[in-house]
Amino acid sequence: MNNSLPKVATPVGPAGTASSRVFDNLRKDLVGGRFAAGEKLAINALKERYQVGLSPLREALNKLAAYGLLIQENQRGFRVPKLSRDELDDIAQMRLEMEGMALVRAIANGDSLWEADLLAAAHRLKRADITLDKGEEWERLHTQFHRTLVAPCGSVWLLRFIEQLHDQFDRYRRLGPKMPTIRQELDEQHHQLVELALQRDAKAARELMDDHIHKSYEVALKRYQEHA
Amino acid sequence: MNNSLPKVATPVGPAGTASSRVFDNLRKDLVGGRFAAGEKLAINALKERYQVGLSPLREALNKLAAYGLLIQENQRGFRVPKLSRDELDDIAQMRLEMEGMALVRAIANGDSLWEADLLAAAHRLKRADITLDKGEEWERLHTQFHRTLVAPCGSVWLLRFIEQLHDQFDRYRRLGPKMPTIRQELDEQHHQLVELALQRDAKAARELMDDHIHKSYEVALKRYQEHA
DNA sequence: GTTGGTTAAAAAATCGATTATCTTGTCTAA
DNA sequence: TTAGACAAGATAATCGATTTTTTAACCAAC
Repeated sequence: MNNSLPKVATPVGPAGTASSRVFDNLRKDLVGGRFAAGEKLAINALKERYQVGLSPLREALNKLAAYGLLIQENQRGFRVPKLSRDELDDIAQMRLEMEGMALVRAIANGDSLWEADLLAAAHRLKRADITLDKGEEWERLHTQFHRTLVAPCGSVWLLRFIEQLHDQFDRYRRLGPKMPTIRQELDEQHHQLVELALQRDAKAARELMDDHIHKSYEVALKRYQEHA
Repeated sequence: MNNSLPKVATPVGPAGTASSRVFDNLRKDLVGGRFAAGEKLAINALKERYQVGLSPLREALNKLAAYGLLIQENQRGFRVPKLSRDELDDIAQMRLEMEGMALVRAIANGDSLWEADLLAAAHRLKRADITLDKGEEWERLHTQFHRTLVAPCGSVWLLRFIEQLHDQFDRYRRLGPKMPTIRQELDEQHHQLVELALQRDAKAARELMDDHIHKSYEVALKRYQEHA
């Protein structure tokens, strides 16, 4: 019937442009703490590291600066933003407000497809937990879980801001090594959040979300303080 | 004493790099509706228009895309985001939540310097009102007034989000010609907001802010609907 | 020992040209 | 008539080299 199937657009394999590729990689590396806070980025070194030319690299850096993962200073390049207790507090506070709001709305709007996605996301996350594969893959699934949780909140802008705050928050959370005890507690909460969401108990869910963010904040704060 | 004063750094006259200059100009033009919604930007035309080379132009476009004033599609350039009723509703709703929150916090934190700034900003805005100079200058002062109002809210990220939402909102608000009647009412509210802020009446101020945003929303909506 | 000025090296920003990709119009074959 | 193939032109993305600005090092003068 079809020995060749040329209709398909493109498998979107290597993912678009050099600029978007280096943007994704740099973003991961910045959130994951692969660069020191306050560090000035040496553009030539980055060119090597990500194997791209100057133009796409600079375009990616500009985007990251607008996104808030880099500081751009006219005529003196790009640097990684410093970390500070005040900013961590700010970010955590904003997460409380915005994710709480988003969760309540998501519970009001989410359909049964959402319920299925949520269960799936939680399951995948638990799987990665058990496998003790707590590296990049766990991070990806964790992000995806929280994204799914608030996805049907109905506000594109709210989701956008939440994503941005997550990236910022994770710069602190991922400073140190894993903390198994508290980590397990947090993992528990993911499942409880799913349950409350399925029961459409917005009030309880929001309270749990507050607690979840607060516990995460304490982890992040401890790591920040121990960060030397 | 000083026939020449070479010590001063730079008067910051032409404002930094070509990239930052074109970013500022493009941002103004996008918020001011100088480009049609949905329009695909012809990069070569922009090069002419802003008198810059390709590299700084592309860097500015990339920043604006990350900021949300442009849509970037891999391999097919940049386009102006479409306008939609749903998005306008979203933006207005988010402004309600976030500026309300910010105002309450600003009233709790603001010091007497803030009070002075606020009075000054309101005065300058009224001046521009009276002069009937309701062009770019009025827009600038209006933005500045709202910025001042929430400035001491204590959250860098909240301020950042609010600014972004204002830019988005203004794309709708500035679609049509001025509407003197409602405009006067809105101008009134600016002064009432200052009064309530000085009295530290957070509750009343927030309610007024809600009303202010809601009235602005109705203006923006009408213009969007009449926009043909 | 600090201040001020000069210059060499480094880095950032920009330009001009090249390469890759998409778009459009035309043509052919079913 | 229409779907697909193809070619030509337009546009986007990228590269390599140049220009501009900052940074660092050095020296002189107070």
